[in-house]
Amino acid sequence: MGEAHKLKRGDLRDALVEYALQATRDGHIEVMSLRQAARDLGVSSGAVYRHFADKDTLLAEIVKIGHCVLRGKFIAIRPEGAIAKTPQQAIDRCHDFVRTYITFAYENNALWHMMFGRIGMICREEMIKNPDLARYTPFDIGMELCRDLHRNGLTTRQPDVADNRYIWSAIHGAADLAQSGARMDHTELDQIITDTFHRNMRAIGLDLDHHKT
Amino acid sequence: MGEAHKLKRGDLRDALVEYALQATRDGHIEVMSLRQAARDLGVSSGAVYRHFADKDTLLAEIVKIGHCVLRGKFIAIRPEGAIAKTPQQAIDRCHDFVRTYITFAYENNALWHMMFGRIGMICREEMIKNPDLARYTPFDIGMELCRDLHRNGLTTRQPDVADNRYIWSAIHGAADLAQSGARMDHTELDQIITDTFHRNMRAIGLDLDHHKT
DNA sequence: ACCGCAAAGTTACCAGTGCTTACATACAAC
DNA sequence: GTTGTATGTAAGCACTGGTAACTTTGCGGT
Repeated sequence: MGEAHKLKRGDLRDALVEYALQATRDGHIEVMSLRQAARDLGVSSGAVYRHFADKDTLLAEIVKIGHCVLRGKFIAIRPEGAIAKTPQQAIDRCHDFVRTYITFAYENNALWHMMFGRIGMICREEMIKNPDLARYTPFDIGMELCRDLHRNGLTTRQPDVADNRYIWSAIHGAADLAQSGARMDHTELDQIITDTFHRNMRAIGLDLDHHKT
Repeated sequence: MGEAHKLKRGDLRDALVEYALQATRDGHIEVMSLRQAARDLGVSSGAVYRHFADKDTLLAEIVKIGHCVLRGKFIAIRPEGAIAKTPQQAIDRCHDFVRTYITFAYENNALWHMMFGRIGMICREEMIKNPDLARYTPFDIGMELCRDLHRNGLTTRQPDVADNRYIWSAIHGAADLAQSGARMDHTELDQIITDTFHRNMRAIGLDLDHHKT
């Protein structure tokens, strides 16, 4: 609880973010108080407001980090401009995408709720204003993954945003249910991931029974 | 704000629920305080705890009502045992189901978040224990709607729970995005509803281009 | 080396919250 | 009527988010 090494002047902001991230990992972010955080960090309660206008601003920071982390995972799967070189790679990346999304929701329950809840709305606006984040969004990446399938001759039709929106919904819904529904073990989770993936492929006209996955 | 007619002894519980429901409709449920509620209802703050163990219990009540209302809409669409009599009716009901779910999320933003957020978990357990609510759940209704399609000769394959889970995810995801994403008008909403519906039908092997909707 | 000054942190305070406890009251059953 | 339970009250506790006025710290310019 009590942070051992007293932190140097000016390090409070980062320490607060790290504290909140830990609270998120521990699942009690929703009941975290700024005063307790200040106490644990060995600092007065007023000091917090030198770095964050209010509590929501700190929480928004956490949500933003969450989105960035997830986005980073997606970019690792399909870097910008890195068109899939083989049909198998295109397919594997789609599978990875689904796995990453659903697993993230499953493993970061509390953060997930914040990202798509009230706090999430706060950052949405400022995220689309950030030119670094506005380009090549997770939604864009999903779009590119669909196009990669077509580029590799796996689908006959050019995918459009309605295609992407639908399979995105299926993934998002599966992620939300995997995390909010009755507790499930990893094998069941894996099954949902693979099933969602296969059906999404079929939804854009790619029957994977003809390929190996 | 201030409730005009003083409420009779014993009416506080219902008044509190109604107050919270109104706060939900007005979208400020997340910042509602029990003390303010008591003040507005012309009652002392301690009285609240004669009827609800704590704040979460009251909120859980609201969430439960939300689930019941939504469930009621679903049952109205497909009453228990009421197998669709014609292929067209089976299809229409599926469309109604999707429309109801997504519209509900869109119109009840705050309630939606509560239903699938922290508070939602609290009632989940007690809802599955209630024998009235445990039977013929919304998920079951979705399942029956799929079976109705098959019963009316619209699909060749008997639907299973994996089918239902997938289309459920697609609906749930679309609902969540329709409500959490950038604001959209009713025509755009309608488009998402119809698109989700059509693609779900196709996902279980029913191409609606061969029927009129 | 000194000064100035802005950033960072402190103390003290306000208003408000959830919740508990001890007490007062209404009301129905006996 | 008396009694007992359900209901409501008053006062208080521990805590919260947030603000304002105050010190301290440490860095850049002369």
